[in-house]
Amino acid sequence: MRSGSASRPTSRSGDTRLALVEAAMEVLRHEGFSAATARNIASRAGCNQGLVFYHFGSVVNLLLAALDEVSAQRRQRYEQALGEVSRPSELVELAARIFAEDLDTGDAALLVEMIAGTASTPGLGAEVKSRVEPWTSFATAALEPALASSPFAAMVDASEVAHAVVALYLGLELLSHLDGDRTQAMALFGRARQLAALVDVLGNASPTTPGTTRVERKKSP
Amino acid sequence: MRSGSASRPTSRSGDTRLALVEAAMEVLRHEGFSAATARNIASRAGCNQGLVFYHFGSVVNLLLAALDEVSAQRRQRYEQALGEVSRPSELVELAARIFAEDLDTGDAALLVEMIAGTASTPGLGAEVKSRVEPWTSFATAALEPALASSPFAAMVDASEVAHAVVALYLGLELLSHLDGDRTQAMALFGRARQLAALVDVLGNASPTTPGTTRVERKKSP
DNA sequence: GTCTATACTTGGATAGAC
DNA sequence: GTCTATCCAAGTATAGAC
Repeated sequence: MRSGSASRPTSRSGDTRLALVEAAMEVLRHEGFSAATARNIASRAGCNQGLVFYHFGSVVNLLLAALDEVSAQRRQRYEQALGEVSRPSELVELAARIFAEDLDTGDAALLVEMIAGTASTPGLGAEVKSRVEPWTSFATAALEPALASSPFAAMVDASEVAHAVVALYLGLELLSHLDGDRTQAMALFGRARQLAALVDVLGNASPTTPGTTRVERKKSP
Repeated sequence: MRSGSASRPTSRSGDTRLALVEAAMEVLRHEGFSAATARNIASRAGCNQGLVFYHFGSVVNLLLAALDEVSAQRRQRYEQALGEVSRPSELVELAARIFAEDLDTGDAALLVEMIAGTASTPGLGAEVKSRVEPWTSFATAALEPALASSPFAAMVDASEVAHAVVALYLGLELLSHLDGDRTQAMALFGRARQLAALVDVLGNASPTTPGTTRVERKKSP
């Protein structure tokens, strides 16, 4: 988080801005949109409330900077993880792992709170919208190859499924947060993985990955 | 609660409470959780701000009363509509119609805002949770017969699917609200209806409804 | 039951000293 | 760049007149 060197060449000057962004992320994650006030965030960042306006002009701008930061982080994480995936069931497994991550860190909550917050703040909607679009298009790109090698290729559009997946992501976050419990959400991924395993087999009829055509059976204890 | 029969029975005495609940619903629907203040709601109800506390004790209690009211309304609507449904594809069609309704009225937004608002208000979570549970259990009850007559009966649990459906409902509201446009969400229902039509045919192989075994084809203009 | 008035708190935002 | 101090608007909540 802090600058790498133990010495502080430029003192603590530069990183107050960063501390504010981190604090804003924390507040959005754990206290929600309507608790994201300049005073609350600044106190968590250990600095003065006026610095929010010095560095960002307004509270909303700070929140958007926080959203930018977490979006960039998640994007990078997703892309790195996607590289290790080939079969549909692996994609579902990856989605489950990443979703669990985002639930635990609160990043999913942050996104939900920002979207929900657009209702109360005029003009915020457009800003958040442009920041959510990359998530959806990334989901589309991730789904495209898996769908192409599936029997549903002719039936469904990748962008359509991606839209549903993002919606499910957001909705499951809302419910899991409400329950204080993610087991129901994760059970769903387990079921999805079972179904995707079927698609694995059907998809392997195509010549894309001829070496992995073995049928996977339910594991027995 | 209502004034005694000595004074005028049709005076505007009793319905201020109701006006506040209606106003709270409107504010939650169109301005979101963090705009749901006593002053804002009371001004929309055309009465004084202090009456919020006289009638409900606190703002949060008023918001919960609004959630109760809209939950009761929707529950009634859902149950009435569900009576006219038999086949899976009809169930999807009904879901699409009702979801579009809830998007337009803002009832879906109200629910999302209340859930998202729990993050900022200690103690609100438990209250909202107990009010969301009926929605999920109702969805389970609605799905059970449709799933029982489908080839997925042995594969998936109705309550599991219901959880996913509610999550999808909430997530699609978030995205539609953000886009200011519900076409993407409704396109999804169209696709779901196509898939459900297949289940119709497969389900009719069972002897439950032997008279309706005709395959439905895509309508031609 | 409803209003006015008020007490008190919190929040956004700016000015000016350092 | 950061802090103190301050202004002003808006929030919750209560007291008391009618």
